[in-house]
Amino acid sequence: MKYALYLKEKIIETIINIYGTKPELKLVQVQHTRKDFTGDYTLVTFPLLRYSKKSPEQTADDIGNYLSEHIECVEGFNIIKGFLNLELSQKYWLNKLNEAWVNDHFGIHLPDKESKTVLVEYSSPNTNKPLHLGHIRNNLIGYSISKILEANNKKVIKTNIVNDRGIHICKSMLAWQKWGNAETPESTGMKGDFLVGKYYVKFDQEYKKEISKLISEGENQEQAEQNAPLILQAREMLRKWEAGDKKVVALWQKMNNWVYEGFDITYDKLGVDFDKIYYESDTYKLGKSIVMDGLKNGKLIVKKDGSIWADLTEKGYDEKILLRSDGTSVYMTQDIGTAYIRCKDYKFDEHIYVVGNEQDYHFQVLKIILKELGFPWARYIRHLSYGMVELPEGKMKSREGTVVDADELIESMITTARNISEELGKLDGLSEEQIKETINIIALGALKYFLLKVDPKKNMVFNPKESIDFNGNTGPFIQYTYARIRSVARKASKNNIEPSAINENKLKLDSKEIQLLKTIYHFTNMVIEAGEIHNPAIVANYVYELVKEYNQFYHDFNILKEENTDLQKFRLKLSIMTGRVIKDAMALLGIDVPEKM
RNA sequence: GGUCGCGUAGCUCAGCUGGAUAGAGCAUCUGCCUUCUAAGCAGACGGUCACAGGUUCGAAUCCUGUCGCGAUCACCA
Repeated sequence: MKYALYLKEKIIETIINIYGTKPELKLVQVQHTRKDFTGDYTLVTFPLLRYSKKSPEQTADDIGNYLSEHIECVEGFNIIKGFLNLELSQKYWLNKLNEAWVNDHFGIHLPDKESKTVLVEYSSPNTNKPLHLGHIRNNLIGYSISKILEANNKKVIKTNIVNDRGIHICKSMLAWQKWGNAETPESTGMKGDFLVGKYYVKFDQEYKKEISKLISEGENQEQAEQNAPLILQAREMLRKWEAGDKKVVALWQKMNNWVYEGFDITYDKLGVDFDKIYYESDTYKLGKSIVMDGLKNGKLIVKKDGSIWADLTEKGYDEKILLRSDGTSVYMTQDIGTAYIRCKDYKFDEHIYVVGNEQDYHFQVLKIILKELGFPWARYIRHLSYGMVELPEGKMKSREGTVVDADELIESMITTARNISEELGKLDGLSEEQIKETINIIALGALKYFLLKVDPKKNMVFNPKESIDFNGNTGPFIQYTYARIRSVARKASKNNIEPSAINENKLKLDSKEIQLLKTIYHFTNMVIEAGEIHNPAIVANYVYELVKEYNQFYHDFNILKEENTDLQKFRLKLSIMTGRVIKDAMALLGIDVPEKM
């Protein structure tokens, strides 16, 4: 653990002084004292016995005595089974609070000119259907990790590669042409992405009918799939598109624009945005030319049928196709082109791809191919791989209609938030506009927190009912705590109670107050850790911990009725500081907090 | 079959660069609203950390094997 660096240094000094040897850094293990023991930080003495040549208890006693004599903030210590629990002074923790109080960016380092540039790719939608629950997890992780990296003094560029071309796009175009009756978002009132998605589904249905028909006429499954008239027409459309056929391109543009309008609405509701959007239709040609260069330089191989491959068998991987025999490009090809142009555009120090774990292999191979092609920056590419979102009933399957659409989910969250809030009387006395704003914050907070509190790399189960349960480890619980803190602060301000000019010498703090101070202080370390391992769940679990501690504190003390004015002001100050940290931490998750609820 | 990932309370998840008695929430049960917001607080119940070995002062955490689940191994993206 990297907490209490100062203490660690002092302990090393101590060991040098009393045992005459400089200990190995990793053997000096300082960690938080567990809550059921007294003390603030704990030194594990077992690894140090090699220096002291004494029993664990005796070693702990030596070090404890030395520290409490020589270090001002160490007020006392206790020893349990070789664990040295150090007790820091109340003054130490009060100083930490005061430092944080005057620091407008406590725990957060905003980017400066020398900071490293990090590209965060997320969302990466296909333009043939609306966004679903899986995309929501992607978008939230991508946005949150961007905020966390910014808080760690990185210059972050949020990017989005839009997969706007390919056979799947042609399928919905073809179906719309055949059966669409000139429907538009305007004429139907449908969101553009839903309209296009409708025809993608239509294509699949009709295609399947054709396949069954061919099979009944004696073809086998594979032949039928290859020879169905619809798929042949779709391929022909793709060929025309690549050849620049004006009619096909115009249709493609029209339908893609419908989709973009739809996506913009969804992104807006989710509160995510991008600094730079890339389109596959712009980058795939670059990918092709890089592949051709690689072939010239002998880095790639060409097979009899004219297809081009990277041979990775010596590295323990397979061969990977990069250009089809008909010269058209594949997914990997455009990813090569996209990565290349991004490096040109931004000279990144790190490039994070937020993409599902079903593509783990793809990204391993992408890195290796880029390296083989002679791009040294390939090593800065990192795949932030996240697990699938499943439903309590099992996996989402588009064929079985169990896919949860992003927009529909958000709407149902908002409706439920309103119902529950009304039932609890939380909306009384608010205008319709205020109600809308509040339930929007609550609904989105519930959804976002639920999806972000789970370690990204793990598959997770999204239970719609549970996510809207406003009890326990949920977004609304945290938001509610924040709103209460704000309410206390408002009342205090009305009564002219200001959290200033506290005579701290007269204070006698409760252990719960110290505990809260400690947790607030560790905000900084938590932000760093979350940034290092690219994990928003660290932030979520931290806020929950903080909120639980605050709630206990809140129920134990009546801040505004406290007779000792120094204590009253201190508790108010502690509350307001807790609120600031909650708000900042929630902002790292992309979640708003309400002033009232 | 090869590769990668996962397996912790009835359910959903923390904890994992080895440290003390395994942590929450939900669900079930019991208390607490004349006190700053009860969307709350306090408590009870609930565990062979998948299984078996190994490494050592110490293993849920590291290593090996077994079992179970998932992903991937396309001229799809």
